[in-house]
Amino acid sequence: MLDAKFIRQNADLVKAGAKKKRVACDVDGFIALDSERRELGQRADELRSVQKSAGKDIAQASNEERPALLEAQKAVKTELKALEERLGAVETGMRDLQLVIPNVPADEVPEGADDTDNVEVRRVGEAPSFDFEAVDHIEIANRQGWLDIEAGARLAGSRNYVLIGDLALLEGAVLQFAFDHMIAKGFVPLSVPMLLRPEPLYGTGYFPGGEEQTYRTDDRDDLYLAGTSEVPVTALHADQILALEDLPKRYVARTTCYRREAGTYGKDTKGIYRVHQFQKVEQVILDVADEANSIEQHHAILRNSEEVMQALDLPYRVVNVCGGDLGVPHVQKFDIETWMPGRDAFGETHSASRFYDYQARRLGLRYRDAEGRVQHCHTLNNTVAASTRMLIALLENHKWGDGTVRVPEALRPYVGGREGLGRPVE
RNA sequence: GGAGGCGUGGCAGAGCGGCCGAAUGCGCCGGUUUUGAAAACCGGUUUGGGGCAACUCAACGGGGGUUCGAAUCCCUCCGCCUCCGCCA
Repeated sequence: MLDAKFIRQNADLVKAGAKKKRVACDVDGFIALDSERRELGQRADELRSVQKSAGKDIAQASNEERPALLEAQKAVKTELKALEERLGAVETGMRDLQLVIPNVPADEVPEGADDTDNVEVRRVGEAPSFDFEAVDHIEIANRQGWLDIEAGARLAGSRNYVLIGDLALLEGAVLQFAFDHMIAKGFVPLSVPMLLRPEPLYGTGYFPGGEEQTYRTDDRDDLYLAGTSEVPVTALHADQILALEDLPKRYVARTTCYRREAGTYGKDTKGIYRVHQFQKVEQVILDVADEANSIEQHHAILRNSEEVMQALDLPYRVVNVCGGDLGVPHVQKFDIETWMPGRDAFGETHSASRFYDYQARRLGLRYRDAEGRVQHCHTLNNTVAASTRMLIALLENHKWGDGTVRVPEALRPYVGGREGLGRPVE
């Protein structure tokens, strides 16, 4: 969330940012509550001060004077209690409004309502041309007996799948390659829980708002299945004050991800493009509160993932995500969209996000700067590889006419040195 | 799942319902001393809100209650530890 003082002093900027993001929120209402809060707070402070010193007098008073003092204290107590009740209500109201006031998008974020307004930054690699029948990942996988979507549905409902044989192998290969790539860059590998308490989801900005997209256990546990390891990893140091020399924290996590995909009926129903469960390698950076540094880190995490795509010979483009397609906590986001011949289009495979201190403030994630002041960290994250969409891209871009699939050189060590997967068909 | 114990500042560890935002030790920062370092000695060292400031208020796992007054008493939730049971 944004700092209350910042909102107060930059109301127009905050409103313009919300408008650019197409987010409805009540900035004026928040500011009104904030000023009421300060007024009530000051009065309450005074009353408590009176109560405190009067209490000390009572302790030392003689038996004759004590009843009168007690009587006066009761009046203070009554007034204070009423005041605190109002203050509590005001603070709750503020909190509710503050949680949905979005972060201010960067000037470089394009205007626009949805993903069709995202702006292409660059294209890398050539879309392959085939001199044989163009088939999509479903067809390729089915010919090799690699994919069973019906079995996925029987086991777990729609948007589930079973990978079999070489495709299951390829999934492991691409994830391990991505993991190793980040570890070689000095990122610390993590294995983290994905069944989470609500706090990390609020802290990273998924809640409020994302509840419908998130699986929840029943009220015996009140835990949530996160859609990305960004949530537990960014929240790893919540409520801590890190030492300056511990920053930046650079983490890479490999986890399963769970998404309800509510409200997407009929969208991307074929194949494994939009599914409830997949595997993902994610990079997360926690660093000092310095905008220029954050921008630099943003480019670095984008570059890390582009290196993976280039090593896998996959054609992609980078888009600058427009205001209307940005999330509440984001300052700016670059997506990598990978060419998917079966869709005859680019499909989103990566999201590189920069938040400044928006998540850190919600999380209580802080550090002590060189002057000894406590500051909120800046946070960033990017996908390194998400299993299902990478598999689509690998199958569809690297297919051969005989039904087999080429393994890019970088992945060969992970599949026992093989250059191709599957056996020739027809 | 059953029984019991415990949650205090970076760590360890005191704390009678008012004199406790909190003893003491360690650590850390600054100073004295020293050629330099160590040791010793002196001083400083939680976080958050409000205020230009002096300053003030809040917080002793979270929430609620009792009381004129709660770190201290009661309830509840969360977490940790020990023992028993069950299980990957």
